[in-house]
Amino acid sequence: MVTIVRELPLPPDEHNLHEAQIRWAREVIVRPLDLQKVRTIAAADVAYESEAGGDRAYAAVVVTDASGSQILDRAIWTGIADSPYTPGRFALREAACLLEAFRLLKTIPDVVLIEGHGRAHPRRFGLACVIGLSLDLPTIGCAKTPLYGVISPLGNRRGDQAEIRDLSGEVLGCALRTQDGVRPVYVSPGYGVDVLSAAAVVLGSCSSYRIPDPQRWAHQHSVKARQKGK
DNA sequence: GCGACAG
DNA sequence: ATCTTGTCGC
Repeated sequence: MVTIVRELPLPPDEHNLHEAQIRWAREVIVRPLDLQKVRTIAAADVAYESEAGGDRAYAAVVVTDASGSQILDRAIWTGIADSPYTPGRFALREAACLLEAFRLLKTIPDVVLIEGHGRAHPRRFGLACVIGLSLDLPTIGCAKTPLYGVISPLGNRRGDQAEIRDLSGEVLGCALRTQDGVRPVYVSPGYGVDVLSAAAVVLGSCSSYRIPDPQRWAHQHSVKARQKGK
């Protein structure tokens, strides 16, 4: 059992927002997603380059088929990330860049995979929630390391899941083994999905790597964009 | 003072 | 995230 509970400190003016977000999250974020109707999956990632007055950001979004194997659409946006990265405030740095990239897309995906957490966040409101609310699309947070919560014991076979709960026992997401004997990823609803749907989408788009194929595509595109920009 | 800290 | 080569293994 892994327990990671970090109540990240907040400036006074953010506390009211905190309560509102938690209340809203319980009512709106979590709902099942009709997997039969998922025909396309989007994923987004940003690569950075140090620069004075903010980092240059290369935001990439790809849209794939339901299996994650075929790229159907893509978009690259280059600009400046003015906020530094701070744990718990990842969205402050990355959300604006990602949304610009989504704006360039010619396709509207059925569901979106986001690098980072959704509800499994100290304020139940990670980057995946911000993106989902902004786009009004179902979003899933899929992170490579845990940030917040109590994680149940996890089996070591592909498809095994372990709930991530907060201290009151509420389920926020799950650790998901995407390949036999490989470190899990940490899945949590961003907006308009529940934990089970989210895990199903993630597992279904992992061909033979730990990370879902769409997220791998997005990462590769953002890095290549940075190479060209140099 | 020291460690922890999505990407 | 980013800085970075080769190398051990399936």
